[in-house]
Amino acid sequence: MTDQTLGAAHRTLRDEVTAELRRRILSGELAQGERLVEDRLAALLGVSRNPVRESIRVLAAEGFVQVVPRIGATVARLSVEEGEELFDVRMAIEGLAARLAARKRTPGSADRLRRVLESAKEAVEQGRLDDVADLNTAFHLAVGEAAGNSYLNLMMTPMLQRAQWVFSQTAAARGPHSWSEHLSLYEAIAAGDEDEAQARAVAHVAAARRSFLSAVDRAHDQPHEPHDQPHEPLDPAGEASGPARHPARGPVGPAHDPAP
Amino acid sequence: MTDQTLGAAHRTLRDEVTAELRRRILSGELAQGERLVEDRLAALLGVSRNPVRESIRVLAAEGFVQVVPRIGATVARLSVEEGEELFDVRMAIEGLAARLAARKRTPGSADRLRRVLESAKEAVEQGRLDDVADLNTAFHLAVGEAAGNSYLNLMMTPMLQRAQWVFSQTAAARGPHSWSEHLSLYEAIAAGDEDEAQARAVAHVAAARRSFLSAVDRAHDQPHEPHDQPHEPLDPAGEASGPARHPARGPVGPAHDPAP
DNA sequence: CTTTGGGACACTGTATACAAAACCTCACAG
DNA sequence: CTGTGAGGTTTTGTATACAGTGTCCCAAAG
Repeated sequence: MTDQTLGAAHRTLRDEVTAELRRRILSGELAQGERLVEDRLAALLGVSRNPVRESIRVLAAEGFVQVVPRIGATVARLSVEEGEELFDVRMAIEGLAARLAARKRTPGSADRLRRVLESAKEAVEQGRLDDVADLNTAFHLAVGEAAGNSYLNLMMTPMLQRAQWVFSQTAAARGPHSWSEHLSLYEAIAAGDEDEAQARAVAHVAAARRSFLSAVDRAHDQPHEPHDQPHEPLDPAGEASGPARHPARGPVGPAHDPAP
Repeated sequence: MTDQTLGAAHRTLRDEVTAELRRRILSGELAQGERLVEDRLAALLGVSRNPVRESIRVLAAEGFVQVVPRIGATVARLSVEEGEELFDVRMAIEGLAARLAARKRTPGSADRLRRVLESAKEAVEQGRLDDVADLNTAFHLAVGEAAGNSYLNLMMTPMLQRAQWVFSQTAAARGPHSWSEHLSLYEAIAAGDEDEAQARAVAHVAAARRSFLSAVDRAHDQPHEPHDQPHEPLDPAGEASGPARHPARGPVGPAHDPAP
């Protein structure tokens, strides 16, 4: 229910803006901590402020944006700790999803899983990396749908998008392991083996966690004292945070062109 | 992060409206499936449409409201199936929360849990039923906070509110069992016994599920053939759904006074 | 009596306008 | 040189206005 539009009968500006902002956050075009000025976004996307404001509320509820009243909205910051925390939640949720998917499997749901897997395989072979990431998320989401639990799905969609964000922000790639793990999870689900499905889903997420952690370690293998800082930022490019004492109200003058 | 206002430094109308609408939904003042007409709500609460609209987006992301573009927003409907589904998710999430709370317990977090328990005990003894429900939710939420996982908490807040909604809509009360189960969960957490804490949290939710199911059965112990209807409504009062073929656009004339 | 078409109404989607708060700059005093 | 306060600008919060779409009612034809 990502865009709150069920039938997608009519595509509203707010839904398009929400999707676009989310895309830019996931892709890193909008960096962590970056200020989201309503006027600027509205002008940038060619709409008025209202759709932008409503989008920001949705993204805040999903955890991609942080809103402070009277101050403004910023792209959320991902600390290493928060990145790691997500994996605990994923193991619980996706383990449940896999178990239920195995329990309630139908020919239709199994088909859909297989189709996503095949699309992902194609994308891997053709080297379309962005699509691989999207299809990875799509597979996990398809497991959630196969579980046939509407509230579970309501939670999983933003959770998986956040997971994708964590990975893209870490430059942590998951190589070919991910593929075979997906395949084996699919097989357990298709076989209706609940315990095995849950175990494989949990193992898969645990493996993803290891990839994440090693990517983080690799990133800053500076002398790293056992980090005293309560929240170590998880950033792809050098943060660029100049003086700016608050959430970062941008420079007043030019107001655009963040990197000369 | 329920109201997206972290420090609550400034209380915006949108936050107040969100809280008020959520309260009315949980209390049943706004019934399942009831139309949420922006103009009417705005007039009712003495604000303009904008805060109302933004609130509706937030409540939709939390799953309390369903939005169909160009048609309008309605209070979500809770089928018995959806009510039951929630318990599966809760067992996974709250089991994890209890485990983490036990692992990361501190004197401070244990204190807070105990304080909530004592407040709840008082409320029970004084027969303040609404407060009991709120404090019940507060205890579960406090376990989540003790777990020290920010994303887990982001999910738990709406989840627990939804759980409270399910119970209030079912007239399913949990009696004194709930209290002792909370106490025993607290003890496992305070003792730092992860396995036991998780087990007790899961058992507690499972017990809640049984209360829910028996309340549902009790409610309509009509001859109930093994319900063929895909979604059996979960409603407190008789649904009142007259003809109205769509989400229920109210009578055009008087425009208020839903129940003559 | 049922069905179909037109017109009126209600509501949402979007844009614009105004008020208030917060921030930044800069000057001035210590 | 550093702290502090006033003024102006930016930006959010809220309200109002307008356009388009969907729905309902009712009349007229079959």
